[in-house]
Amino acid sequence: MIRAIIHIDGDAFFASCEQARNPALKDRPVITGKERGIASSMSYEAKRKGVTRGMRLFEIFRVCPDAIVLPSDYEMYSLVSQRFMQIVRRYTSVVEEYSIDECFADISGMDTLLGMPYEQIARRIQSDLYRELGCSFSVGLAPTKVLAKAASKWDKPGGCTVIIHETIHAFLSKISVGNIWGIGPQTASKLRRYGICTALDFITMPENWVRATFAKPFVQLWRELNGQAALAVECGAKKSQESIQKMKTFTPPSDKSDYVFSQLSRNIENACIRARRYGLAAREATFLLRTHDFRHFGIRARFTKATAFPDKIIHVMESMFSDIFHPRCLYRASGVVLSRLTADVSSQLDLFGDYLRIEKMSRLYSAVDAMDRKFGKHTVFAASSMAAQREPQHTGERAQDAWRLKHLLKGETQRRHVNIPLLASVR
DNA sequence: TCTGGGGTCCTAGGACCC
DNA sequence: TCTGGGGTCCTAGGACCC
Repeated sequence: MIRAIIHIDGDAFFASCEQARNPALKDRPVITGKERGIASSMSYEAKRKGVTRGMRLFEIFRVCPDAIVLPSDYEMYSLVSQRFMQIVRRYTSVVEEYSIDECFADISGMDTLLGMPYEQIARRIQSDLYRELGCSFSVGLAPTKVLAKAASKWDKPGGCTVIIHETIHAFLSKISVGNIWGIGPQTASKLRRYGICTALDFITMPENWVRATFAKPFVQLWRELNGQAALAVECGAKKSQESIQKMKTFTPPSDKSDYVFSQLSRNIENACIRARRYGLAAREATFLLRTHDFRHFGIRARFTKATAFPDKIIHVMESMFSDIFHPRCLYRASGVVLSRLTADVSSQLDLFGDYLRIEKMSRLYSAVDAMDRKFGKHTVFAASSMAAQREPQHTGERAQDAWRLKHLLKGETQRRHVNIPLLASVR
């Protein structure tokens, strides 16, 4: 049986959700990402006026004075996403939720079951989605995932592109290799050195050559592009999260050890906040520094007990800091990755060990989390993060303003910073 | 396209052990 | 005594994705 895979991709998904929720925004240039001060998703009306991803607010208004910039509402988007997946599942149970606005579905054999050709099924799903969600989606139908993904990308927004075995070559002759899913800038330029420019150039190379020249994933890619199934539509339950990462660029770049340290310290606090929210604790943390010229330095630490408490992790980081920080070097970003995540700290208690201390820290951080919920993020923070907290936070500030406004309107008191030096006060 | 933030997966190469 | 070959496990970092 010939496989039929469809890839469905939301068109300007976040902006589109906003337009669906508020019909007054239809046909208007809508942009989301206000809380970060940069465009994260923009409607096609905004794209036509020249708004691009990552564009700053002032620039957005310069190219598009009537722009409507909204803060992202991830909860709403994920609700729409859930309904999106439900609608696709009405046609097949083999659905892979690839991201919030994309999925793959294997509809092989459904043509006889539903009594209509594959293309009609694809178009039916697409029109169901538009009718029920008010959002437009682009669809690709092909014998493999990689081809289906290329097909959905071909005609955006609202297209439905079909590739069958006989049309693979004609289609791929129009696509440059760098635009294929899984081929990034590095591989694209390597391919170009061999004179391979289009996806067709790539698939007409002998398989043995690909095997000898590239890593395994590219052999799979080559087969998929040739219409041979190498990747299955994974419809199993989502894997649990494997890592939590917090990265932050600071401007201007700095060579000051104290300042870079405080940036790292704040990242650790942020990562721990997220871990606690998910009820997770980390057995491992990697500390990263990115230099002004984009070199990276990282070091990994292993903990004897899983933790989601920043004081402990900051303490470990302090002892390793000199291994990654080089004086007279300019840094532009720092980050932390928490990995080897396990469920909640409370299950990790020793029989005797640190029971009292952990108990105390749990209560302390429950209180910290509660205050953050009530008064905004970082109402209480570690003394070691002080320098990073004090700087003007252009991205956070707007959210804080919004918060202040909201609460002032409700007649509540304005947020006050309560700076408790955690490292000093809790031992 | 000179670069924001949050993820996953793969691999080369070192350590260690027959 | 100086040296073969091979397996496994781990880690740092690269590459890619949305």
